[in-house]
Amino acid sequence: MATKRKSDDSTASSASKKPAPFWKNGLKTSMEDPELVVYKDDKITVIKDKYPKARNCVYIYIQAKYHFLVMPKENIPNLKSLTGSHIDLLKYMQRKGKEQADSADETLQFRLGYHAVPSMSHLHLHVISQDFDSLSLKTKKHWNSFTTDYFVDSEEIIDQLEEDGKVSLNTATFQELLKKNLKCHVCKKDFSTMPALKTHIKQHNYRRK
DNA sequence: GTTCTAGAAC
DNA sequence: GTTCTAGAAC
Repeated sequence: MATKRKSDDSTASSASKKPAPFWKNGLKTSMEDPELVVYKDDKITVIKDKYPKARNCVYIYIQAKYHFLVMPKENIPNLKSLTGSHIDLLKYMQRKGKEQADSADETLQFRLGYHAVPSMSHLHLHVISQDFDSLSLKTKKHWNSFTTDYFVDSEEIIDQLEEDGKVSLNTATFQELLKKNLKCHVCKKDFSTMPALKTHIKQHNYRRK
């Protein structure tokens, strides 16, 4: 007997429809949150990542760690939606992202790039300091999404658009990258657990050369 | 994206 | 016994 869960009320229009996960649109909400917004103009909004994978706070004796997201005002769901017409916008996002990094700490190493297969809807450029010293960075997926080729540099996306007029990424290939063994992004040493890796990476220096 | 937690790994 | 990972979430 097909025992389907009884729907509570008449509000559900169709039982076969997917519920469309509410959290996917979290970035649109964050763009309106004054606690998170650090910059805004007619083209873009820059916010602090709500769960920064590098620290956003300044600690005494410890260099500051940062994780920002640059998002276009225009509704662009993901990298696949991009065309040649977006090149100027992406260059602008990258320039403003760099400005944000410099104003946060111009002595600290940053990378600017996109997740090949992001969880959240709405195009967002990660601007993240390379210390990765954060309580919110907990899982292998977190780690590999920022330290393997899953993290695609902003320049590379812009190059692809200029050459092909589109961004082509093989989703299945990138999903595999998230399962790779843990490896220090600086000295390439292997680690068997996240806590061991997180202790290790504190020993490296993340100042710009 | 996060939270929660069963059970694997140690 | 504790630490840690990985999969479900209606």
